[in-house]
Amino acid sequence: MSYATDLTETSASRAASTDTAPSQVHKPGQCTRANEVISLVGDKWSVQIVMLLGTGRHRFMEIKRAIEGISQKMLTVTLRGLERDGYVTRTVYPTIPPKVEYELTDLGLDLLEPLRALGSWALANHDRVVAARTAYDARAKAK
Amino acid sequence: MSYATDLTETSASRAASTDTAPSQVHKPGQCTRANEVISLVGDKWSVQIVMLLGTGRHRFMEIKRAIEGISQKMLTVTLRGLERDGYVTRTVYPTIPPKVEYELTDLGLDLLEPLRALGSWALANHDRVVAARTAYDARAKAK
DNA sequence: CAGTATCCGTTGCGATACTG
DNA sequence: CAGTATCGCAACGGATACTG
Repeated sequence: MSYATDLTETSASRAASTDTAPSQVHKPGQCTRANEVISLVGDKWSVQIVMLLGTGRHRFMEIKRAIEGISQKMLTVTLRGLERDGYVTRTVYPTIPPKVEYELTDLGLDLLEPLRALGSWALANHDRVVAARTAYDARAKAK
Repeated sequence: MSYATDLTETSASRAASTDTAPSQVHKPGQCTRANEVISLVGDKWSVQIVMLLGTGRHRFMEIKRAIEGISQKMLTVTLRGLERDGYVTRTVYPTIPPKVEYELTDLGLDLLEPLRALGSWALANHDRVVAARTAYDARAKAK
């Protein structure tokens, strides 16, 4: 499938249209490509870690302590994934005990912007979602 | 944990800071709240469906055909979730055969904006990610 | 400290069959 | 057409133990 995600497509241009006709531009394959990147957001921990690293360079254990609830295993796995995708760099200091620092790359810093936009939106609209959920569940319960 | 996602925090304000000190504002609980909403993005299909509905009202089978690879079950489940969270409305026309239409609510339309930003970013930076992955795998293979 | 390795329950999700 | 119900596998991800 493909939904219009062209850089030219503004949300304002659509906001007004209430017609039923799906007269948008559709280019197959765009979604697939977009999802390859977005799926990272789908990850339970990736977003949180990128956001945290947005505050600067951090050590492994620092991150673990900061991200409440993450297991050592998942932190390692997630960081590897982020490194592989080019979002973070991993710097090892061969000391005893070892010291490893993680930091966002330029790509990671770039990603931070749309991520922050989403985070802000989430925070701002959290209550509306919760309210919707409560209302829905109440209707469902009343059957 | 909590990373600074304050509406006041701009990406520019951080972009310049290269210091190691994590001297950001941290308010516990914000992440939890934000994640409650962002986890929707983590879903494999939700984003695609919201984006598609951004092009207008659609019937069940229309969506199924548009979202390549989705099963009937997952479409139903995902749409229910989106409805519960207040992103889409479900309108049933009690005809034979039945006709059900899905459409974004105001909340859903609002969400579209940060989602489109992310989608645009993903499309624009897809190649950088793929390049990073290839390079990483090459280094790993060379061991 | 920063991992790696193993076990193992839970969940996600597709395939299939059936219904109003 | 638009679902619901059931099965079954594969993955996700937590707990624990071990290592340089």
